[in-house]
Amino acid sequence: MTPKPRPTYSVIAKEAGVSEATVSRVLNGDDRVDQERAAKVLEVVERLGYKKHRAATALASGRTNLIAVVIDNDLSVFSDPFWGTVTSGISRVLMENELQTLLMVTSVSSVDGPVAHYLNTGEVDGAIFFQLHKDALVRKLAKTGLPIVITGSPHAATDFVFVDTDNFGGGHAATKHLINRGCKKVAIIAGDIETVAGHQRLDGYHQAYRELGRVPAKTLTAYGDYSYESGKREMTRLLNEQPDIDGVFACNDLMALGAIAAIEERGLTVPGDVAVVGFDDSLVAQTSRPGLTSVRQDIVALGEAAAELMIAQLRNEPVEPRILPTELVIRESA
Amino acid sequence: MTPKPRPTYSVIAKEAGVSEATVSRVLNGDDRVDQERAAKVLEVVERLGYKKHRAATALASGRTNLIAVVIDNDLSVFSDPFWGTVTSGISRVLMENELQTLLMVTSVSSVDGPVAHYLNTGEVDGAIFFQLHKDALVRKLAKTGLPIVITGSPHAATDFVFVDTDNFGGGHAATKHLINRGCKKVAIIAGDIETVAGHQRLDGYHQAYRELGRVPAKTLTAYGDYSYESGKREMTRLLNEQPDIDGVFACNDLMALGAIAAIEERGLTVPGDVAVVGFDDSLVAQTSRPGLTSVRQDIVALGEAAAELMIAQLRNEPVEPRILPTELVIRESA
DNA sequence: CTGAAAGCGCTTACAG
DNA sequence: CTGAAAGCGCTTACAG
Repeated sequence: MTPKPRPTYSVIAKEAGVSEATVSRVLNGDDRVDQERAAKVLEVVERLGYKKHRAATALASGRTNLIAVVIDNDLSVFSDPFWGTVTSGISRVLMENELQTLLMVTSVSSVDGPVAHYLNTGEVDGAIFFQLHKDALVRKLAKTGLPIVITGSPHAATDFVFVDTDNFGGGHAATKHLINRGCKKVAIIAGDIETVAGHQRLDGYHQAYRELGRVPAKTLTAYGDYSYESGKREMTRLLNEQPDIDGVFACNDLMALGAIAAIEERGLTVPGDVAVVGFDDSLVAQTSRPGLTSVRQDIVALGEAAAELMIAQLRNEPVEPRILPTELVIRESA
Repeated sequence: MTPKPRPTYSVIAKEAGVSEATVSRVLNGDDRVDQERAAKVLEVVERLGYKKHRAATALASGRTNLIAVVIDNDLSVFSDPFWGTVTSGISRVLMENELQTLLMVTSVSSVDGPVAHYLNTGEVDGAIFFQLHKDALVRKLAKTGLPIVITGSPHAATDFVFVDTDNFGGGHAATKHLINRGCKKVAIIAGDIETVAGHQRLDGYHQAYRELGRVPAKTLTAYGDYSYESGKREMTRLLNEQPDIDGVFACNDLMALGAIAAIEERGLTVPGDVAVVGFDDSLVAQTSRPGLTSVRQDIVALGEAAAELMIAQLRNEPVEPRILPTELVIRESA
């Protein structure tokens, strides 16, 4: 009923007829070990199904093989599938590289909280953060030399390593698509402009207009909060004020569905009277009727990229921020 | 630029004028320490912001304070928000209890794979599994005495500790609701009957009929695979064969939406001609039109319960499986 | 290329 | 109630 005692170096060393130091060298890929003895050690290791004891290794080496994935409680962790999806991508890649994922769902706000302390003191080899409303903690950690990757673009210009979706390109493509299909007056329902992602999607919208030598009227920009209700509310308002709007780019799918509801309630049709494009290509985009044309981001790839950048840092390889491309998925709504 | 050196027992002991053994006792809540000396130690610990070194603690004590959350790669980890939501609930509760979450997204199929070995050798204090198509690995681990919690009911009658949603009750409530609103012929689009959850929802449907002293015709039971397409396909078939069906319980929201699409394509209305109830109360249920009446399960609570059962086991407290209640959320579709 | 030995930072009998 | 000491299972200069 008790766990079978696991073998240790002392056992391996004895069986292989070498010292524990040699076992250690073999297992750590130190090349100055005699081929034959190394082979013998590996044979024993294999036969006994030996795996290093994590705590002992960590204590002796100072490396933990643990990467923290820090998710802010304030984020919509509980409702938004995004975080879970990214995290599973991260975890899979880390595991493939003998690293493990320590998941921390907690408040990131305080610079001196338990998480701060925890990450600050060599308990993990690196930390991957989601988003960054307040980056004081991350700044502080970065100063200690802890390898860090941000998922989502950091606020200002920084030298943080980050991965993000090409929000600008996505916003641009969405708007361009509406213009190309003949829309004369394209509105946007922006999300939280305080976030980099929200801002970039709006910028993409502007850029698409700019390429036509035009500037969209300020009144064509509405501000929602990524909820269905806000999309519906803002679309209703937009149409009240400007009934000739014939296209709208909503900065996420939920707002897009809200917008469609508002449009149809008014007796107008989608895409006949008003074409609608969303962002995320989430499940709701695929199952709504009319099917929602939406900007797809590869969320799993985002997690994988984050893990890869972390691994590169641990290897002291040069790392560049990574912006992943989006893809416009065309359905019925535009 | 390097992490500031963290204090150790030796520092604390010196500052507090006691031995390291005493520091250890104080920090581990050993009550046979002089009040004043204990207070002094705690003061120093507080002042220095001291936290125990995880690896050292683990190596010396044999306890890791790490709980593995094992998610099978085969599961729809990447598309289904369910797992991420449960996991964040687990993680939060564990953190509040000084435990940490080691996330393992991997293949659980092999009894001898790396995960098996890993969990088998004292690297974690416990493991929380999701679902259980093949429970050979879990059985083996349980034999070693590793505390285990299953999220989702295990296949057969076992003594595994598990938490699950009341799938039977949910299926019963959904069907009952359809009957109560006057439906004469209620069909069911079941999900994967191989899973306990799928089977229980179907059982709940039967029970609701049984309470009326009736037995639903076999032909009223269709089998989908939880996808939108399967819901649409099966609903179309059901209506072809039995045009007088006036109610349907789809065992998840996606199939329910598919069913609605099939019904409307036929020129019928929801709920006028056919009332529809789904299961999950997911985002798509809230944003679809007509709004989908659906059985809500509290997914965060599921994670929290799993964590609580794990903690109880670690404390050697008696634990009972936990079945969480569902709630029927009524919208337009039924 | 190899081994003996010290050390990583805790915990825990043991003796008092 | 308290401390000295051994030990957890590895890694890593150091000396050869």
